[in-house]
Amino acid sequence: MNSRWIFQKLTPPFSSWISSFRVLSSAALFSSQTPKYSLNYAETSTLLSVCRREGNLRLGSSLHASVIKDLQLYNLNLPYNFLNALVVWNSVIAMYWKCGELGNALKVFDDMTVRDTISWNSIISGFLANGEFELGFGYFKEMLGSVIYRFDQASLTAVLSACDGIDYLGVCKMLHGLVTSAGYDTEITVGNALITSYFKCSCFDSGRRVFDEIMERNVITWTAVISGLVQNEFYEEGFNLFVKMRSGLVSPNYLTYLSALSSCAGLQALKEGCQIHAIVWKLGIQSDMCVESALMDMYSKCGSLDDAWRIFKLAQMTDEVSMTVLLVGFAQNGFEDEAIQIFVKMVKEGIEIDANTISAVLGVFDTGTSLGLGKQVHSLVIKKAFGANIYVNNGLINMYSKCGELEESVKVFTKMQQKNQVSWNSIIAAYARHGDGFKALLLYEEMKSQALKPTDVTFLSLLHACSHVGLVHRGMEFFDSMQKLYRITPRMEHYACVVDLLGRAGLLNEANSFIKGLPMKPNALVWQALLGACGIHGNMKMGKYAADQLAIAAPDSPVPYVLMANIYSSRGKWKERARTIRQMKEVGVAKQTGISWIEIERKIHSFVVADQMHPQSDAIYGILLLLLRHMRDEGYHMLDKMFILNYIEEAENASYM
DNA sequence: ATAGGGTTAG
Repeated sequence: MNSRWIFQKLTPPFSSWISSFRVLSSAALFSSQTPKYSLNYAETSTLLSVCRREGNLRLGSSLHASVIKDLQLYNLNLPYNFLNALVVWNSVIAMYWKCGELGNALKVFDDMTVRDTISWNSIISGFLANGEFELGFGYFKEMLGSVIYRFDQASLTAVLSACDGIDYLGVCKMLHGLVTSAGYDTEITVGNALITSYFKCSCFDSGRRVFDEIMERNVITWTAVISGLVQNEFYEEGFNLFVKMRSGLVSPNYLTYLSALSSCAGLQALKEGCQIHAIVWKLGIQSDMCVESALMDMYSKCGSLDDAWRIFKLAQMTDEVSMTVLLVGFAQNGFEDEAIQIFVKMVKEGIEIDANTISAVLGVFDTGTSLGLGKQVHSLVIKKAFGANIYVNNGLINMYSKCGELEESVKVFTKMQQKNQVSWNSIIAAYARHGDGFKALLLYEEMKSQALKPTDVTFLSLLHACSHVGLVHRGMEFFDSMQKLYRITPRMEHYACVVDLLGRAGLLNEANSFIKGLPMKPNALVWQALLGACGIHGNMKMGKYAADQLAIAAPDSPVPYVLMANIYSSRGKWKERARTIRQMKEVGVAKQTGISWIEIERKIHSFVVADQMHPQSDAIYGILLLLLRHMRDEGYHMLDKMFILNYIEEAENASYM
């Protein structure tokens, strides 16, 4: 084979065709057998770059073969051809590494008698882009030590963009020093790469500082810093810079708008999000798939699920990303079943299921979601080899823990090679949720010994754990160290946890004065915690107070009435109970019917109170009564004694017995 | 040199 056959249908001069090759697919050039024309250097390297872009190894390697052959024919090793030959060899190297053929790329590089900076940059990028970091950085070092070859801005951006993750922070800093000492700090591409790398290495301050001190900013500089901030959850800072950018001379581009939409999603800034929607509409890019997903995400995170749904319905194309956005949108807006349905639909329709989709659907699982389905998702994880993905594993820990399989959670956690704070938070919460508060605290100690800093969520789990094993003192110590040692400002959720901690332990007065001392107005969560504690300890007086406060803080909630009614009935105050129920109906707050269910052989059986709909209803009630009699006979009187005795009495008089 | 979606408590 040689390259000439490719051009049978084309007319010379080829040079004029070169620009059209850039848009032509190489496959379109793949037809003839009759060799007519010979390719010059420029044509060869252009075609090679088309192959590189398309990953067309087949055509690329035959071009390589023809180059070798032409070298013999035309004696390209002659000195005056050297630069041209160099360009061709560099193109061959680049073509090979883009096709993943590092071995071939390296062989060409090694065989070259003369190389230039581009050859070195190409082989370095090749290794780095294919995950061979040691080799890539190794060749870069060799280049640094060379007296013949000089690195340039492209070498620097190549190694900088490989600095991805905290492990590379040291390298990144070293390169920053090199940039300055070699005088490349005025080079805009280098500055942009530095910003991006610092953000990828979680060194946000340095990234921001490079941005602040950079001489010249183009749209990429702005977008790099905005997206860096947004991807690391500094939504407000990112959005503010976007606003600042719009009042300056550099116009945002399509990628800037994507990041700006992400910031609105993170800030739940619906109004600002709508404004950006208007801008992208005006620019005519509102139907771009990425823009659509970003818009959907913004709307659903701002609570406007309807708008997200409308965009999805009207979209010409949807893919796994937009469906995942919708899935999370459903889940976070209270439509868990619909979220699961989207996942099922994706699997059935053969839509690509990636690690993001898996972790998203795992997040939908809650107490009562079918464990069987969870196991199916787990088997998909194994089948798709997502076992090393930290988000997926964290999702599995939570799924199993919420579905009641603590041991499975522990198994996933133990097997994880890489653990982050979320992994530890999840396993601590899993033990707390299953009542093993001591083990949860033990794991916290272990987490600290791994040099992982606890987060605000860690403390929620710890307080929860302490609360359930009655470790009031320990819990208060955590609450203290959270603020003093870790500089975490407590959120309302933390306050509610402390109230729960004190209240459950019977320290209702302490809980109440804790609430009085709060630096902000307590919300419904806090009052509900106090009311719940009053329920446990049967304190009607403070319970009434908490219930009244809760009814003010959450006027649409049935909870104050229901919990208060329960307190009354546990104390045998039937009249007060009836009055509370009547009051609830008068206020018009709907109490959601409690449903319990059980999954037996892939079928879910659900029950509401006094349900007689099940085909085996009689038999079920028979067993229930049997159990209750056992409880009564064994003197079980810890909880809701009156309910049980009442129920047995009623049942024994009822017609179906 | 910039690129849409994912996990934690209640």
